[in-house]
Amino acid sequence: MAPKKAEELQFSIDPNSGVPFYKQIILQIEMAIADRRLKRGNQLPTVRSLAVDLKINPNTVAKAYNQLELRGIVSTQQGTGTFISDKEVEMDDVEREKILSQITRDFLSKASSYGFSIQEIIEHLNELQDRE
Amino acid sequence: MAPKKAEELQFSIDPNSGVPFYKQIILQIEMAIADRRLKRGNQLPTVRSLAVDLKINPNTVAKAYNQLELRGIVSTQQGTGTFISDKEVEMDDVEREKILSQITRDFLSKASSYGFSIQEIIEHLNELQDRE
DNA sequence: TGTATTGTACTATTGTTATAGTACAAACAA
DNA sequence: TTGTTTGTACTATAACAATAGTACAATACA
Repeated sequence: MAPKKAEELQFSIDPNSGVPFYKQIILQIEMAIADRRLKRGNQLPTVRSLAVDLKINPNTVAKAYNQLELRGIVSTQQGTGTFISDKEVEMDDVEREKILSQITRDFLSKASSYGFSIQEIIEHLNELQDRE
Repeated sequence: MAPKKAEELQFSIDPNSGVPFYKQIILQIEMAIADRRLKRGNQLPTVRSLAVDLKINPNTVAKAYNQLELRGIVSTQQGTGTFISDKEVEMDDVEREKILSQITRDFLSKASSYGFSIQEIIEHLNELQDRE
């Protein structure tokens, strides 16, 4: 267990992006897990405190947390808080490769609709990784 | 005049991004103009054909075109079509980078929910590129 | 035991987005 | 001329997103 607070995380909301607030929150939590800023057992901000922080409605934060819980990414205990759970994804290597190819193809075609080349994307990803 | 068709352009819609369809279309057109894939006089797809292509409602495409016309970026002649006008579309590197970041984050969070690491994704992309 | 904190569950309201469907108007071509 | 293609305009509907407000339930702590 690592019931550490995750207060060092800085959430932010862009009201002009067109992306729903609750999805922006989900995205930021997913990204934080992906690059290890959030680990198993870490506690997320309370719905009320994050709502105050982002100047949005507590219901909106709760909606984000609920969706993450449905997907098994966090677990919540009423009266205690919401915590990162340890979701294990089980897949055989063939299936994994297939899925990676599929979502990568989708991503590349989307990126090219905006005029981004695969070189540009690789550079961008490398930069992201070097920033650790 | 350059009344060329702009059929080589591949538009795409991501229904899961949270970004409204009409805004996705607007952004893709703006970026195509900014990096000269679309030039003055080029004809955009008709509202009906693009709607069929993207499997969305013609009204949604029309909404995107209308907003672009309000901003002077395209001009429409009823019975003829919608064309790129000669208004400058500014897209500095910062803005472009921001957009690349957003769609990349989208992709990474999806990938990480399947258990893929950034490292793995970069390797996969490198393989794809070497295969050219 | 209280008391504060946490998540949950409603209702109601507002604005945006996307859809279906219909009809009309302007340009063009045969 | 007639018919096709183009964009436009409108109504109505449904779903979603975010808000305010209120109340309740479970936990932790002093």
